[in-house]
Amino acid sequence: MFARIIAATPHPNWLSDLGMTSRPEPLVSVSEFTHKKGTEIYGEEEPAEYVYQVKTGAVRSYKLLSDGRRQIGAFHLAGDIFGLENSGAHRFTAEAIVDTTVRLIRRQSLELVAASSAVVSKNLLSVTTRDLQHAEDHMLLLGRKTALERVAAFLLEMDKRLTAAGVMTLPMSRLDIADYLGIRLETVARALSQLRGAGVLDFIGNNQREIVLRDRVRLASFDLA
Amino acid sequence: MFARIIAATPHPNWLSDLGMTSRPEPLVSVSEFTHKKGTEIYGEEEPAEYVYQVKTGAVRSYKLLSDGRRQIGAFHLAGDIFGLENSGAHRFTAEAIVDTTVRLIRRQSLELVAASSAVVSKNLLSVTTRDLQHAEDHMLLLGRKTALERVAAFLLEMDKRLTAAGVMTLPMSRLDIADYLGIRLETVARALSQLRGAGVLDFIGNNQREIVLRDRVRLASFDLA
DNA sequence: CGGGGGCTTGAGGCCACTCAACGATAGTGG
DNA sequence: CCACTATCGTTGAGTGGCCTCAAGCCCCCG
Repeated sequence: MFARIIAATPHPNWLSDLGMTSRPEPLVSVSEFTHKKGTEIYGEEEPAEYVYQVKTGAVRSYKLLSDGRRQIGAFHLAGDIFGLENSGAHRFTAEAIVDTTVRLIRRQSLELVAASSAVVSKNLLSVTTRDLQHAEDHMLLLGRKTALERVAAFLLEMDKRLTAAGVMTLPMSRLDIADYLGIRLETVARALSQLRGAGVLDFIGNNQREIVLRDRVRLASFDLA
Repeated sequence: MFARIIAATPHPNWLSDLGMTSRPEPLVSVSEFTHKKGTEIYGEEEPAEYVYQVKTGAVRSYKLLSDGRRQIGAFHLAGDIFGLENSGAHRFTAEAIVDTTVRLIRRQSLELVAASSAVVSKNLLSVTTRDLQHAEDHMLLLGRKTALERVAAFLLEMDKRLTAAGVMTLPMSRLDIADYLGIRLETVARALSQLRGAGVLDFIGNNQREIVLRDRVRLASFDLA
């Protein structure tokens, strides 16, 4: 599965994200791997051998119903850690949305370090808590918000995470957004058109995935606290 | 707030749930408190001073939108631990659904023990992971399932958790169920009627909260894997 | 016995879904 | 370089599942 290991040099960022800042950790080796657009990184129910961090690119984590309905639980962007499982198996399928390079580390070696380092185990809890918090907020969105509110919330979330130079470049398709927000892709398109018509945002150039937010305050008023 | 501390004797179950089985733990003291039906245990955004476990009764955890829409994230039944926050503040409001007795422990003292005990900190992670898993499954339900599927899934979940002698006694109202499933209470009632008409379940006596499942297999076929 | 809360059921309306057509863009191969 | 094709996004028209509003029942409780 991990046929080509692009690089096997330990990466400081990875370690610092888990709280192992100063000392060199001989037990932990970090590798890198690049997944092509649209390919699976791991599948739901698969044994969780690795923990991942996005170096470049974007990843979607989702669950499927037996008839094909899909719910995306999270998008993972540069810097995000994903695939961290306490039980032994992955609970989502993870796919590269675009060509994506990930850092990876054996779950086993991470647990080994965590067992002896209070700092590391505390950071594992911290990462899990962040995921939990996001899931809890998303339950509120999925259970109680209107389509327009969902799209507005999505734009604000992405704005915080990937806006550079005033422009937000979405890596994911309308279908991905729809399956994240629990609505249909046509509904996403209609909501975006409505927000564009209201002067809240604009598309840049000929690519519909480049968005500039003209009025974040008014956009926020379409969502609710 | 905790005016009457009913009992201050450490309870073995609480400790064992967090992995402190054998040794006496002088740092941790467990108290009990009883909340009357409908009263708040803690509010969203409040500093998290205690961690709780349901001894008897039932609790709902929910978030509100500013216009009053409510999303219940979880029901906590006998034995369940809730209110465990890694950050310092509660992310839900918790209310007693019926008269409820909880065991409680200071968050601070728990963290103190966790810092020195790998077993305890591992169990904190384990509890958090269980919550995360539930939230992830619930996102799929809220984002992608039909009303009938949601109610079927709810009945199967509750069946696992509180069926005694073939009868399931729901502590929560139709409105609570609706706000848990992201639908309206009328829709819950209609789905239950439909399932009753299909012979999958029956109400017992004159109380509509006592339900007996006549055909779990067929009920499961209304939900989806 | 009157009042209120919880539940069910009916009738009508609306928001999001379904189905469909169309335009634009990127990638492919002749 | 230019069809050719596939993919993605937008928009329109009509449908339907769930929501809204309302009435009525049952049971508990004062």
